[in-house]
Amino acid sequence: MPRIPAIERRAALVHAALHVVAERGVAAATTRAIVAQAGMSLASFHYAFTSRDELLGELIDTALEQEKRTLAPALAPEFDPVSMRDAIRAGLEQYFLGVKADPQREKAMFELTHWAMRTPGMHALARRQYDRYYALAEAALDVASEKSGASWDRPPAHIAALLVAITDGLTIGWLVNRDDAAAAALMDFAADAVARLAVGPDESIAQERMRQS
Amino acid sequence: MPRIPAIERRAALVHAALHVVAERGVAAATTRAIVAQAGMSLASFHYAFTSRDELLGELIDTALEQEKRTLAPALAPEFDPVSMRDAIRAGLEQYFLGVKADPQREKAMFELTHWAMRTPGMHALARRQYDRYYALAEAALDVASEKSGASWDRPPAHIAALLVAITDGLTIGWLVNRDDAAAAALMDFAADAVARLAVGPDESIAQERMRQS
DNA sequence: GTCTATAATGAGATAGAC
DNA sequence: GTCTATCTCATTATAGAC
Repeated sequence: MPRIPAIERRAALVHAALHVVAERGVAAATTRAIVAQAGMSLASFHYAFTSRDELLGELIDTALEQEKRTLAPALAPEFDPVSMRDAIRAGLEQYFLGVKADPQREKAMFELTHWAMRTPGMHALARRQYDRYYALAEAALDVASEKSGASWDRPPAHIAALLVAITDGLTIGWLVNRDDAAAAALMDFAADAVARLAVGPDESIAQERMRQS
Repeated sequence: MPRIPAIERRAALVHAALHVVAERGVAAATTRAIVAQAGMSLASFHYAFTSRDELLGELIDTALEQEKRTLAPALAPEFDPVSMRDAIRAGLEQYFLGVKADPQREKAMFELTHWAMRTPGMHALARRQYDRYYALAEAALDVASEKSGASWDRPPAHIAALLVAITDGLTIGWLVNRDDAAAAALMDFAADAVARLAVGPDESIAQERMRQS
């Protein structure tokens, strides 16, 4: 076998691990399964990484990058001024299409979160994972804000946290039941509810009425 | 050791397994760890269960029963007519107190769901788990409906699904970040948003205004 | 740097004495 | 019915030849 720089070997192993974890779960992602997927020998693994845990740690960051790329279309402001409600609903739809396109990867992300929470010294990884989710949601909210011309009645970071919680619940529920109609209903509800937290062109009138009642 | 009926031995093993899974996770719940916790020999395990998977299957049902008992206080209609929003908020608070009281158990429930989804022939268990969550949420909504005198603008089962998704998201977020303030903000938001789906004494006026706008 | 071979450990499950 | 002892297999990790 050719000589491969350690850095590339690490990347290849992480890539292979991502595939195994998504396909068969964290528990099945043994060093053997990973090197088999990567077409390497077992010893090469321990040349590139000191332990399986070290690889799984890196895996979370890599998987997040991949998820981010998947979500990119949702952040692209390709169409124009629209209501806040519709902008959020469209963002959720885009997210959900990503989930449907690769349910295994989504399952894997949850499993990795739980693995990190359970593994000594790895809890911080779970936090960083969610920090990035929040940042991603906040970016999406910014886009929605620009599209609709409305802004928020509270810190966008707070709303981002709501959005992440809703998408998590949406995702788990769909993974368990595969009920597209229920998912759509939840997204409609979430879009309505979150949009009510906006103030601006479209929503100010309704907001004002609510406040007076 | 005394003779113990197989049925009791099964119960004891499930109980021990629940402890191990909550404390150290599904992956650490080996047959050895479980029998050690139960104070039995390894052979006794395979006398009572044909496999580890069979036990984990039973475990989900038992854990659900336990969760249900924990939630009972939230369903007890101990105080009186109040707004739908406050009834829901109180129910969420009660649920959240349960999560804070035993975070490990909550983590375990998620891990068991994911285990069931990954294990051949066990996916149906995950569905049943969520069916019970939905039923539990629906019962809670009934209580809220009675307390407030309001009713719903759509099938309670649909609203129950929303509520479960929200509590799932709430729970994961809190397990990762342990941010009580963020959890409270999410519960406030959820209570407001869900209460808007009610029609009746308190909400009919606001509902009517929304419809006209 | 990379490989084969193997050490060391722990897993689920079982045989067979009592 | 219950136990000890063991089987068989898979795991992470490493030693040492090349």
